[in-house]
Amino acid sequence: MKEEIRVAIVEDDAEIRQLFGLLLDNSPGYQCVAQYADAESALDQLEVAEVDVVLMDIDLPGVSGIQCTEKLKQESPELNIIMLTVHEDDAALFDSLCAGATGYILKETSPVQILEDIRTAHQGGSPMSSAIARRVIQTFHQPQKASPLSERETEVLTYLVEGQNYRTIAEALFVSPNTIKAHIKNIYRKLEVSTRAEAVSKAHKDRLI
Amino acid sequence: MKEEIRVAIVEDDAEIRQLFGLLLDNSPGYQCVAQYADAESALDQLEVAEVDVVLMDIDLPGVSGIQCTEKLKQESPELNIIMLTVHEDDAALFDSLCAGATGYILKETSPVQILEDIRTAHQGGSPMSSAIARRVIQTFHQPQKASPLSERETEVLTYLVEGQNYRTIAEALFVSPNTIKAHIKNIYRKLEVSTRAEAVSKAHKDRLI
DNA sequence: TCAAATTTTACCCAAATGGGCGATTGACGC
DNA sequence: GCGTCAATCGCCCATTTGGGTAAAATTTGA
Repeated sequence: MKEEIRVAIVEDDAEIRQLFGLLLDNSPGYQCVAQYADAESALDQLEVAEVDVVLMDIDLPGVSGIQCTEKLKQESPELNIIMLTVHEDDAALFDSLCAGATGYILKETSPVQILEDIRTAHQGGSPMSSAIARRVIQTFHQPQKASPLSERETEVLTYLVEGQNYRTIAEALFVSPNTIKAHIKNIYRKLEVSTRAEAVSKAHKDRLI
Repeated sequence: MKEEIRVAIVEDDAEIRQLFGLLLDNSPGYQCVAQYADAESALDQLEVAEVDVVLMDIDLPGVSGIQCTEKLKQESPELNIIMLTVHEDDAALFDSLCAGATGYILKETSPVQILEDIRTAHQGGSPMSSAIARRVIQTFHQPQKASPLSERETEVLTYLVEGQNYRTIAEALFVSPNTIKAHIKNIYRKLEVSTRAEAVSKAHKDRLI
C-alpha cells in the first residue's frame, strides 16, 4: 500500500490556497500537511521532514517564491518543489530552475492534472508542459558560430585557460616559446582581446573550449 | 482543416523503421514522407522543406543520430527532430539536446504516445518523459557552494574577468593599485591559483561571477 | 599553379604581473 | 580585551607578458 503524498502549499491568495487544500485532502493518496500565505511563514514553520512536495506560488509578497525555493532546497535538497505561476515568463522559469524547482506549472492547470503533476514530482519526474520543456531544452542548443581560431590556436587556447605560461605550453607542444607567443598574438587579434584573462573569458563565453 | 504532419524516419533496424512507417501512414493527420536506414542517406536525400518532424534513432551505424541531428539543424533550424533511444544515457541525452534535438523519447514508448509526441513537437512543444525532464532541469540546479571570497574580492574578480589591470581596477574602485594587488593575492590564495587566467577560469567554473 | 592562411622561429623593449614582507585601521565574535 | 579577518597601503625584485617587426616552411584552396 502506497503512503500518502504529503503536500505543503505556499500561496498568498487565500481562495486558491484553500481550494488546493480541499482538493488534496479530498483526493485519496494525497494529504495537505501545511498551508502558508507567504514565504516567511513557510521558511519559519515548514518541517522539511514532514513534507514530500511543495506547491510554491512564484509571485509572493515580500520574499519571492524563487528565493523561498532556494532556501528550502539548501535545507533539504531532496524536497520536491513545484512552481505555480499565472504568466509564462522566461526569466522566472530559469531563475526557478536554478533555485532548485522540480517542476513548473501554470495555475490554470486542471485539478486532475495538478494531482498527477504532484505524483510525478514525488516519483522522481519533473512536471511541466511540453511548451515549457521546449523553452528549457532550447537553452542547450547553441549552434556553435564557426570558431575564428585555427586548430593549433584552439589547442594553445586550452593551455591558456589552464593558466600556463609561454614556456610550459611550448614544452607541452614541443615547439619554441616564441611560436606560442606568435599563436597567442594571433588569438588576441582574432578574439579582439589583449590579455590572457580576457581571452579566457571570451573562450568560456563563446564556448571555444 | 489541419495539414497532415509530414514525418521522416532515420532508423537502421528495418523492422522498426517499417513499423513506424505503417503506423504513421495508417494514422489520420500523419504522413511518412521518407525513411532512411542511415544518417548518410538522410543527409544526402532528406528535403528539409518537405518534412515537419524527424524521428531519429541515436544508435546508427557510421554517422550517429546526434551528428546527423547537428547537421540537419544547421541546414534547417526549424526542423523538429525527436531522438529515439533504447537506453537512458545521460551523455547521449545532453549531446542530443546540444545538437538541437526537440524531443527525446524511448523506443518502447507506445505507438499512440509516439503519435502524440510527434504532434507535440510539431506544435512547438518538447516531448520527453518526466523522468528525462528531471534529468534536464537538474542541470540548472547548482547549489552555489558558499564563495570563499569576500564581497570586495568578488568585486575585484569581476574586473579581472574583464581583463583589466591593477591601475584601471584601482581607478574604478577609487583605491590604490597596491590595494588591488593585495586583493588579487588573496583571491589567488583562496582559489588556489597563481595567475589571472587561472582565476578567471575558476571563476567561470565555480560560478563565482 | 599561385595566393592565402597556418605554423614555425627570432629579437627588442616597455609595461604588467606575481611573490615576499610588513603595516594600519576597523569590524565582529567570544 | 583579544584574536581574526577584511580592507587599505607601501616597497623590492625577478619573471612574464604584450606589442612591434621580420621571416621561413607548410598547408590549403581557388
